[in-house]
Amino acid sequence: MATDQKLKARLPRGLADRGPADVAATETMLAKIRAVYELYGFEAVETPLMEYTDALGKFLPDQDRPNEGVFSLQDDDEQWMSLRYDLTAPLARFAAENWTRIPKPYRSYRVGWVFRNEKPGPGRFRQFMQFDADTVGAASVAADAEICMMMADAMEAVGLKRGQYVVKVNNRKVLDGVMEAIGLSGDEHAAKRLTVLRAIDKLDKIGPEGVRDLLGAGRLDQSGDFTKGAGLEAAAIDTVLAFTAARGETGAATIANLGALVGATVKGAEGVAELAEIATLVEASGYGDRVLIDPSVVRGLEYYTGPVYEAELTFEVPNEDGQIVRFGSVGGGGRYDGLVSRFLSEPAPATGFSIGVSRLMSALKAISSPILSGTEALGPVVVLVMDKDRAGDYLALTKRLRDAGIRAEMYLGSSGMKAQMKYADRRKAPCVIIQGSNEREAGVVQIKDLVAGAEAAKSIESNAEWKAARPAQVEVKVEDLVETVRGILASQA
RNA sequence: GCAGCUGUAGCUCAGUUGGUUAGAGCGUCGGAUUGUGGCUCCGAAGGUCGGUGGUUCGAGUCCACCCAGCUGUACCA
Repeated sequence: MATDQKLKARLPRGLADRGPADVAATETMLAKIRAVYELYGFEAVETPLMEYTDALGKFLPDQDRPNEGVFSLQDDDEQWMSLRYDLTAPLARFAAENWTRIPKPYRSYRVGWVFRNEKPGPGRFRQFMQFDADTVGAASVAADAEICMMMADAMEAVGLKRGQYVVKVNNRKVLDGVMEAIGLSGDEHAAKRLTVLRAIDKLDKIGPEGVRDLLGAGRLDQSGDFTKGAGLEAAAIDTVLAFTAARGETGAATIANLGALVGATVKGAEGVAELAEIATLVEASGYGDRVLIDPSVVRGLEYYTGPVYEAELTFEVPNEDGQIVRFGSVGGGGRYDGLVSRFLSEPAPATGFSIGVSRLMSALKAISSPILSGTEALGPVVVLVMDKDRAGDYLALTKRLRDAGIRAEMYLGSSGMKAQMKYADRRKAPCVIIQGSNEREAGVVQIKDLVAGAEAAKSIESNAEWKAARPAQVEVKVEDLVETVRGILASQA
């Protein structure tokens, strides 16, 4: 059935278009972060947006198809491929595939879009940008400590002040110790352990009492929806909650608390020792005030095997509706000793961190960060077209400006002068160049400063007066065009 | 997935106990002003009232189901 119905232009949900200001601000921010990573000796590497699904993670258990959380397609040989959902798994593939060629420990960074087929929400997109740095082939916790310190430096490089952010460190082995202490070690309790970890992860969102409910029978949230809990005994719940509250005044106090809670288990003791070493290293480098041991950090990803970290913003900002917004985590990472070695017959310990670029960007916007100011660019100088058959003359004027390094364009539409002025206004043009037949014969051009003109307009009420005054408009010889425009640009800067 | 809320012009919304031709502001376009962006005034375009079915003499309004969006929650390897 034929129809003359027009196609509806629509952006898929969870995706976003970005305007010039956004693009420029992102570029600026990425440059700042990149400079920090390079200062630490990390080198750039870029991998494709797509990988074979088995390299990214797992197929659904017992089914020959990928997890629904990734965007997937089948190659012409029926192999499943997926858009990358983070930058860590592709790095692991790259490092393993080039294992004999790369210097080890291999220190690299990468930035790019990642994709997740999940329900989008405020601040949650299906395509977003991450900026990662990883060290592959170093088992020492010095590598972890260094990454944490580098993250602190990156936060400051993008304009956050000390106290506006904090890098929190925990250790999966300590969490394992807690699990062992409450009798949840062993494969048969894997599912329940996951439930407990998720509950702990929600501490800052729902508070200790909410976590208590989730660890026990379950929790009824404000929408009336019920979430089934882990079903732990009261004593076990107390142990877990005591663990999350184990943060002391100082790192040493926190470590002592943790030692008391899980020191009796092998894993727990190992984790506490690692945390103590990280604390020492961080302290020795003078980062003790912003890299903190915090037992409430969990991180959702299952592949972490040791230290885990999270960069968190500590300030709150009211949004346009007047509600208080906490940005929370703007990045996270940890040690993943198993991820690269999946591909290899030798151990390949690795640790890394990922910055959520988009989220960090919205936080910087909210506090009007200075590194984002000045990214709202003026448009080009617009050369108006008064006589359509003289386009060559106007292009010559435009080229004259371009040759002098001044952004300029000839109006390419078909409308009259009034509309061309409106166009220039909307383009945020600093000025327009006007040359009708009179000016052409005299070898001159009119140059109208749109910024100064708008300023002058405030004191002019009648349109007749406004037109007659021709505010901020000068007539100069064509030879003086460049110099005059330069003067106008300088006066607007 | 579960729950709550919301669907009327490009956007933000109004629309009375169900009653004639569904409105406003903003935006867009044109004119007042053949060659000057602002302001002001005048005018125009723009609607399957989310969809389908039902109740009714009559539905934007009431009912049922469906769809979409938002918010929370779950999942997020």
